Amino acid sequence: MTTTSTKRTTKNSKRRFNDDQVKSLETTFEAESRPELRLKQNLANKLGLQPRQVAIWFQNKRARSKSKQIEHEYSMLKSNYDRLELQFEAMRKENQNLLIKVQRLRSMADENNCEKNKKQSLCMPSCSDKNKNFDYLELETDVLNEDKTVEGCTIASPKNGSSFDSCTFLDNTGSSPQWWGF
DNA sequence: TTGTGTTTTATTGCCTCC
DNA sequence: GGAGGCAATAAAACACAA
Repeated sequence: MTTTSTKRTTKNSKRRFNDDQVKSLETTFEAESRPELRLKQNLANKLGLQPRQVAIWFQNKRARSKSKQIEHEYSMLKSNYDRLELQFEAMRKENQNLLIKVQRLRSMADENNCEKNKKQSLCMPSCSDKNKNFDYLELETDVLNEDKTVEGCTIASPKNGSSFDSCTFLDNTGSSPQWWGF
């Protein structure tokens, strides 16, 4: 085994650990990421390194490991977010289509009612007639037009504008910085 | 070969724990 | 107060395209 770190050829020279050293350090790290002093000293003796070097290697390794873990967690969260975003968009479109259907049915019913009233010499329906015939439609559209609050996020209905999401978490318009864009 | 980006080793300064 | 950990950073070593 070639020891690269114990002899310094020039001032502040830095040598990478050889494959055997790294392999041994990696193996130990897998078993114990924060080894106690005695283990680090034994490892240093075995590998021909200074205990300080071994300690620093574990410190750096923990930092690298943590950063990789964060990267992994980020990609998981991102894919979950993307999936939810697609689901949300599909539901939003479905909701829009249903609202359009409700509007059409309502218009048809209005026309139908008008025809009936024409036969009775009254083009405009009376309030009582209207209530009698369309209560169910109004109830349905009221339900659809209500603003929804889901986990603190207001889902605005079309009557209040075209935006369905007032929550910045779901804002993907590009006008606000993406939370993952670091 | 060289410029540039990435990885690895090492240092520094601060914080926490005993 | 000393030991050890962590974050930030420096700097050497390495990889690689042009």
